[in-house]
Order: sequence, then C-alpha cells, then structure tokens
Amino acid sequence: MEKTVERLALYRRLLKNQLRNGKTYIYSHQLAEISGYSAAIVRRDLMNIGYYGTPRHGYEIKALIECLDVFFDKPDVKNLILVGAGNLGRALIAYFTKDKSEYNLVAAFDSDPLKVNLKYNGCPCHSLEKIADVVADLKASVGIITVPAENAQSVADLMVKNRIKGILNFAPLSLNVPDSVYVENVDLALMLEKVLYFSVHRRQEETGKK
Amino acid sequence: MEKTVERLALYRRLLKNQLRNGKTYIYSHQLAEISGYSAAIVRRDLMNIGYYGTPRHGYEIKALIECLDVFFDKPDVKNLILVGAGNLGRALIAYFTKDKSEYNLVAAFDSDPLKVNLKYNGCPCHSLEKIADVVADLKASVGIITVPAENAQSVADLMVKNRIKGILNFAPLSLNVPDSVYVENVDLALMLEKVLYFSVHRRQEETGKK
DNA sequence: GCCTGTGAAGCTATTCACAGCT
DNA sequence: AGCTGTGAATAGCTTCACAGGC
Repeated sequence: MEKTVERLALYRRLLKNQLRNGKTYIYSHQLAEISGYSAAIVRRDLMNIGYYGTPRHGYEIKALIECLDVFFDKPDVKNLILVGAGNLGRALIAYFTKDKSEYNLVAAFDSDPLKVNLKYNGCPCHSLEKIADVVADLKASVGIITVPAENAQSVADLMVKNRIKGILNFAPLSLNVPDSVYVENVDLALMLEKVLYFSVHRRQEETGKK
Repeated sequence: MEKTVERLALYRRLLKNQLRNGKTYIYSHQLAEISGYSAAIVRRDLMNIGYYGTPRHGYEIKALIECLDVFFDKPDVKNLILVGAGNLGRALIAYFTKDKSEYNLVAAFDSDPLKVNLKYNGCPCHSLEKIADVVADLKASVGIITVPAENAQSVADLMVKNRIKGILNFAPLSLNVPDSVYVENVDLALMLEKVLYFSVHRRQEETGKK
C-alpha cells in the first residue's frame, strides 16, 4: 500500500491540473501517460481506494479528486514544523510556503541565536527550547529535520516527546523512534550515489553473469 | 537490485565511519543495527556483490569498503552539473560541495543573468546557453535539475542532447527521456504528503475494512 | 471498439531457518 | 556458541489478459 499512497498523491496533483485546464473526464491510460506509470497500475490504485469509473468516459476528474481528498483526510489540517534553518532548511521553508501551498509550515527552529526571531517566508524561527510550547500551541503533528547528522537523533527525540507523529528526515542516518511515529528518510547523498551508479550500469542489462 | 544498490551505498558510508572510529571487523547484525535494516538482508546484499566474510570475525571492514568502491566504480570520476540555482539548487550546491565531499559538482546553470558568472561555494554559475560547451569541456555525465516544473522537460532535453547519462530530478513532473538515461525523481511535496498520510494512518493497522 | 475492474500469473524483495564452519 | 551463506518460503508489487458494459 505504500507505493500506492505515493502514486495517489501524484494523481491528485495531476488531476487538479487537468481540472484547471478544463478537462472533466480522464481515462486510465491518460493518467498513466502524464504520471509516468502504467494504465494497469492506475486502475488498480483507484480500485484500491474504491473509486469507480465508467468504461464510457473513464474517471470523472472532480469526483475522483474529492475521493482522493477524503483518502488524504482533506478536512483535517496538519501543521508542520521544521528544525534546522540551514541552507537546505531555508530552501524547504521557501518550497513549502510558496504561493498557494496547501501545507501549513507554522514554525521553524534553530539553535543559532542569529536566526532566532527571524522570519523566513513568513515562517517564524524559534529557539529549539521553545519547541514544546510552540508545538503544543500550534498543534503541529509532523516535523521536518534538516539539522546535521550529529544532532538529528536528539531533535527526533524532542519531536517524539512532543507528540509529533510523522518525520521527514533529511539527516543522513537512521533515526530511532517508536513504532507509532512514521519516518520518511530523504538521503540526498544516497540518491545521488544511486544516479551515479545507474548512469553507468543501466538497469538489467542482458550481459553480465546474472 | 535497485534497493540493494541503495543499501550498499549506505553501508559504504557507515563502514567508512566505523573504520574512522578504529573498528576493523563488523558482523551482519551490527551493520544491520546502524543501517536500520535486517541482518538477513545485509548478508544477502553482500552476498550479491560477492563479498564473503567469516563466521569468526564477520566482515573485514577495510576489504569490504574496497569491494564496494569497485562496485561503485571507484577509480572513475563522474562530474556533475546542476541546473537551476534557486533556493533549492543553491542549497544542493552547498550540500554537495561541503567539506571533503567526494562529489564533483563542477558547474551550475541558471537563466537569470544576475546569477550568471557568480560562484556558489566555489562552483561557477553559467548561462544555460553555455551548457553544451561546459558539459563537453568538463566531461560531466550526471545532472541535477532544480528548475520549476515548466522548464524541467526542456532542461532534461538539453541534458540528454549533451550526453548526460543520469538525472536527479527535483522538479515535480515525470520527465520524458530515452531509456539509456537514468532518472531518479525526488518529489519533495509528494514525500511530505506521504508523511502526512502515514502520520495518521499507521502502516498496516489491524482495524479498518481491509 | 474501447473502456473498466479484476482474478491469476509473474516478478522482485525480504525473511525464515538451518547446515556448515571455526 | 555464534557467526556466515543460502535454499526455500513468504510477502509485496506489477503486469497480463480477459469478461463485461456501453
């Protein structure tokens, strides 16, 4: 189901674009085309969330988006915090607050006193000591970690202690958290290594011992 | 094999740390512990690249690193370029050039004339028109795309035309490139959506209709 | 004819579990 | 006793291929 969730989020974004462009119906093979996946998997994904199209017109875009919104708990608002206002952290603040972003990045934190009390793209930066108060006040439930590896585990511990339920972690190490907290790691160096590797060793070449 | 490659890159990094800390041998369950994977998968991954340990001491760290270096074509140097020196692009330049980075980010490109001819962390920023010359001169083979979605496909086309063989794409769309070019997508908004989702719907809860 | 929904098949990835070594 | 290497089992994901509907 994990992969399915990733794709559904993508479908939703693409469908909103289509709607904006005036389309009202879409076939699985069209959604496949723009998403880069196969038509079969598109159909199965939609089947999994219980949305049904018709052979005549395919899927009704508006209704499907609503269905996806429900799947992603649309009426709920989940507030986000970010810890580590370095280069990457500030870039992410910009990314997640830009124009009509639907994300609620409500606060950033950094240990550097020079950054504290500044605002980045309208997002206030606090001292790390304030995390308990701010998280409780703003009812944040998801955190983004962009601190150096050395500090990441202690930041994660702080987040867990303050009832953060999901973490997007950019620090290059594996965090230790209770099972009830979901962690998604984004290890930029590893992704680059992977590209470097596959830029030479194309996927499943027929030559070679296996 | 794809997942295996990702883990191997991680093992290599972790093993280098261990070596720096004076360790010389490591057991599969120890590498599992620090990497966050299972001992069984660590053993199978190492088996896949043909490195063999001994029941007595486990794996010899130094020799294993060398083996991994060969696997990742160590003697070769692959030069990188980055297109799109916005917030995220500049953060990545900083990330991939910092301290003793083993990556060779040799040039950045941007269409904004104000950025052209600047240097970011020592990395020169060129006008996009120069891409053919610079890529040929510096023999870059992998590119990072951090431009807005609207421009990403044309940047990818340019890269392909200039014999780039691997792309790390941060633009939120699926790029159209020939099969011979490897693309890894990093869609930050989707990763965040995933965390938002799983922060509420924990993975395989026993409740629910299925 | 061209679409959807879906059982069944096919692949890939992971874990189990244990023989064999030291 | 405690480790590795690995066949076999399991789980998870994707594609095939086709019945059924308009």
